Amino acid sequence: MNSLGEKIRTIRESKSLLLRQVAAYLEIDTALISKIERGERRLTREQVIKLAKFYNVTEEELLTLWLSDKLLDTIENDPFAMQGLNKAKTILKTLL
Amino acid sequence: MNSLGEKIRTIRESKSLLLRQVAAYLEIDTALISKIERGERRLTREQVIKLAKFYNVTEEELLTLWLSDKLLDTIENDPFAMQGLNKAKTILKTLL
DNA sequence: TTACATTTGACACCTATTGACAAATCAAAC
DNA sequence: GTTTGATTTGTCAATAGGTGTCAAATGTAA
Repeated sequence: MNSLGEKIRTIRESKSLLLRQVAAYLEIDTALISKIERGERRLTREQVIKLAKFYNVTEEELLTLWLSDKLLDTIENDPFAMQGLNKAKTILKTLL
Repeated sequence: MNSLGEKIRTIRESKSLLLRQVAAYLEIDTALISKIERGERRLTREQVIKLAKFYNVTEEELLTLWLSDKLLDTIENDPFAMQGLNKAKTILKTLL
């Protein structure tokens, strides 16, 4: 699952920015942002926040996708993925 | 968050089993199962399955708690935790 | 071709996880 | 109150995973 990668590629292309330019802004290698957009690697939380500024979208929009990707990575193809998600949600509610 | 640890401690105590006995069954050090029950460490997926057999409960019951703990670890105290969970759930539904 | 953008693969470095082991603490029985 | 066994704590080793670089390969358009 790579919702964030697809999203940031779409945004970058809509702004006609090069990987090189985004990489420079994030101060990472161009190869890395390429891998990130294709889902081979993940951004750090701080990089997501930086990108939100750069692309002028809300942190919430990108961080929500970033978290969702991480969660889906965690439960991969587990047959009890949905039960685990529901249980986590129930517990999280009690913590808020 | 340590739902599984609390659950397996409760089950173990209800059966009057010693940490030593559970550790022997799982073929790990007693200190490790102690830490696991108190949430300092995590079981591997295979160990959860073994424990379900040993304790005669369903794999689903323990694996759901195990996944939930992992998910809650992943999102920690993120302000967008709930949004991320909801997005992950939405995406997971489309995959089933 | 040439020039530039992107992708791929290999590797280094750092952090997190899983485990063992030894020592410390706790709890009951004696 | 000492002894015995259970549990916990702290430290270290081995391994796995994540983040990054670099060089080479591939794609693309003039």
